[in-house]
This record gives sequence, structure tokens and C-alpha cells, in this order.
Amino acid sequence: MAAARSVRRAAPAARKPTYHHGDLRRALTQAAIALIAESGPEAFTLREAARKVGVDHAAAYRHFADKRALLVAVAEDGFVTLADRMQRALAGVAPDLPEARLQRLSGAYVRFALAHPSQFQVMLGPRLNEDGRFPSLEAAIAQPFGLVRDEMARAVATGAFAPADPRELAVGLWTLAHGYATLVLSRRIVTRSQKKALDYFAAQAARMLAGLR
Amino acid sequence: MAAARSVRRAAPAARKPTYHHGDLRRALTQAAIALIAESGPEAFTLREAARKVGVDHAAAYRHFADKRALLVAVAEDGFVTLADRMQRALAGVAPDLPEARLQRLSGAYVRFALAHPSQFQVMLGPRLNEDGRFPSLEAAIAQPFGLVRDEMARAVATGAFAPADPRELAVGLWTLAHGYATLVLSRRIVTRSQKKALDYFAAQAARMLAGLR
DNA sequence: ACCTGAACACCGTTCAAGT
DNA sequence: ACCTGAACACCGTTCAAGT
Repeated sequence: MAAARSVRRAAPAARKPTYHHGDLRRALTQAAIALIAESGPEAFTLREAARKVGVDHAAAYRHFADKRALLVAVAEDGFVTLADRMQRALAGVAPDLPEARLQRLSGAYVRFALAHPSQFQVMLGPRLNEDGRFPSLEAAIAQPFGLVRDEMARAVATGAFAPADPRELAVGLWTLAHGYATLVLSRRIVTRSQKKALDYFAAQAARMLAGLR
Repeated sequence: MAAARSVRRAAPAARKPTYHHGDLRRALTQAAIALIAESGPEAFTLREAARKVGVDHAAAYRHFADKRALLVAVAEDGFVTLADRMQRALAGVAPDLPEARLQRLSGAYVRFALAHPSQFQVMLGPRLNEDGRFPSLEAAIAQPFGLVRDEMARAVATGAFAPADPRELAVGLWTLAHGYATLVLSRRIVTRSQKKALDYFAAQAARMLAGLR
């Protein structure tokens, strides 16, 4: 809170009364991501994001219907990053090693959650889209999930895994990764280090994947 | 919000100026549980709980250090109920059928989450105890987890499952149940009915447990 | 010991008014 | 079209004062 105030005072002369922003929507989203990373989603305030950008808080309503719409923008940004991380995690792992690839995908999921705990909470924590506004959110989450499903489909098709619905198998692995991430973040599972937490998850995932052969 | 106001007006004459409560702490906790069940944890307000009980909102601070302390009381109540449900789920299942018993335990966990989504969110959603206040919360969660761990230990001891650390196995099943519950509650996993959701989880749990033999 | 009443510093949201 | 300024109805928290 004191930190928030100092941000306000940080650039007293630099902030000329140039009340125009090229892309205020984007600026507010980035400010929200930064503030949430600092203090968590609970403490996040629309007014503080506006302050950080140097704009009247009412100006935000020209770009977002309400506070939740701004949080949705934060979540969508997170899903793009997550999909990117998962995709990159596959680099250099041969296509005919489905278990290794699924290990990488689910590991990247957990790693993202631990690296960006606050943003992850916004993405998958509260029921952001419970009323069905924001269909773009559903689209954003479909991409990382699709990576897992495709891999499962290949594993079943090549006979590496026993015959089963790939979608169902993907949900199972996703569920394990998601449950693990949330339990670590809420300190229900405590490990000595972040690396230990990832190793521990890898063992759990290995056990599950071995059961699918 | 309109509903909240009508509650206030519901008993205008019945509420005599008898400003004394036998157990205001308990009354506030119960009011909080009811309000959270109605409108979700995000919308919950300390002031509204006080209103519902018919007391000045400042009176709450005589019994709870702050709003979070009240939410902790809500969570603890939930863990007691959860442990009870899990225990009851074991009734009539022979001790020498560990997979069936673990199915019951994890199924009861998911069933509780779906039956009491808002309270479940308070119990395991935000980082209620991230600063280590409220050690009683840790104690409350240890009991339901212990049920799963004990069952895993017996399964390994009797040779039903392959040799492994029972605690690690318990974490795995808990993780699956927890991930599934949260993904259903946040509508990432959508099923036609509540029963379908439970059946679907049972299949996932069966797959995992089969892998432990 | 327990509760009230008033106050403080904040919110999210709305809306007329400015440029 | 985009933003400001002021206002509204709310919070969580504190504290003197009442009984």
C-alpha cells in the first residue's frame, strides 16, 4: 500500500498533463498484471491500475465493461503465455515418445503456475466466466488443452497407450497437473524447493502415464 | 443485494433491542456460511453477516481479529463436515477392498465440493493461511487427508498395491480429486449432470488406482 | 466484558461535463 | 472519441463511548 503510493509519487514532474494514451486498454492490462504479480489478485484494485498508468480511474470504463472484464484480459494474456511455454517444452522431444512429451506438457503447466502464481489464480481460480460472458476466455484455454489431447490421441493411435478416449485421458492428466498446482500454491502440499515440487509432480505424472500403457 | 436488504427488513418488530447474544461468534460463523452459500465467497461481506445476525458490524471485531479470521472459521467448519462425509462413505465397505474404499473416500471429497461449492472455495481456494496464522486450519485439513493416507498404507502393507510411500500415493489421489473438483467448479470441465460428473471422476480415479497394483 | 455510533480511508460504478 | 471530476452507495477497520 505504501509501495502503491510511492509509485504515484515516483514521477511527479515526468507525468505531464498529456492525458492521451496510444493504447490505454493494453496499458491498463499490463499494469494489472504487474500489480497482481506484486500483491495477489485479492488485493487488486481497478483504481490502482489507473493510478499506475496515470489516468483517472473512470477512464478504464471506456475500455472495460467492469473490473471483471479487466481481469479477463489478464487471464487471456496468461493463457497465451501458457500455451507458448507448453509448446516450447516439446522442442527436441521426438514425436514417438508420447510419455516424455506428456511429461513435458504437464510439467510446463505446473511450472507456469509456480512461476506466475497470481496470474494463474486469475486464470483458473474464481469463476471468471460463470455467466458465459467472455467466450474468448474459453477459446484461450482450448489451445493449451488441445496440445495435451493431441498428444494423447497420437499415443493411443500408435499403440503406446491402451485404447481409450484421448479426450478423457487428457482431462485426467490436466486434472492431476491442475490439482497439484493449486495445492502447492495454497500450501497444502509443501516442498523444500520449487525444483523439488516439480520433481515430485513428475513422479506423480509418471505413475499416471505408466498406467495408461 | 436487494435480497440482502429484504433480510434486514424481514423482522422489523421481532428484533427487539435485546443486544445480547449467547454465542455471537458462532452466530456470525453460521450467518457467513449461509451468505457465502447464497452469493459466493467473493461477494461475502463482514457487514452483511453482522446485519443478518442483527448486530452492529463493529461487534464482530470482539470475536474475530479481522474478516479473514471469520473466513477461517467458515473453512474449519467445512473441514469437519468433509471429514465426516468421508468417514461415512466408508461404511459397509470391507477393509480388505482398498480400491473400493479409496474410491469412496475420493468420491466423497468431490461430492462435498459439488454440494458446497462456495464453502469448498473458502476452504481450499485462496491462500487463507499463507502467513501461517491459524494453525488450527492445518489441523482441520490433516484429518480428511489422514483417512486417505491410512487406506493407502493398508493397501501397500497387504500387498494390494505395489510397494511405495503411502503418503505419496495419498497425495496423488488427493491431487486428482482436488483438481477435478476445482475444474468442475470453475466450469473448465462441463458435464450434463452432477451424477455424470461423479461417474466421470470415478472412472478417472479407477484408472489411477489400477495403476498402483 | 460486550456492544454501539461515528469516523476514516478506501472501493466499484455512474454520469454530466470538458477537450 | 476519449478522458476528467464529482458523486453515490458501499466496504474493512478503528476507537471512544455507552451499559
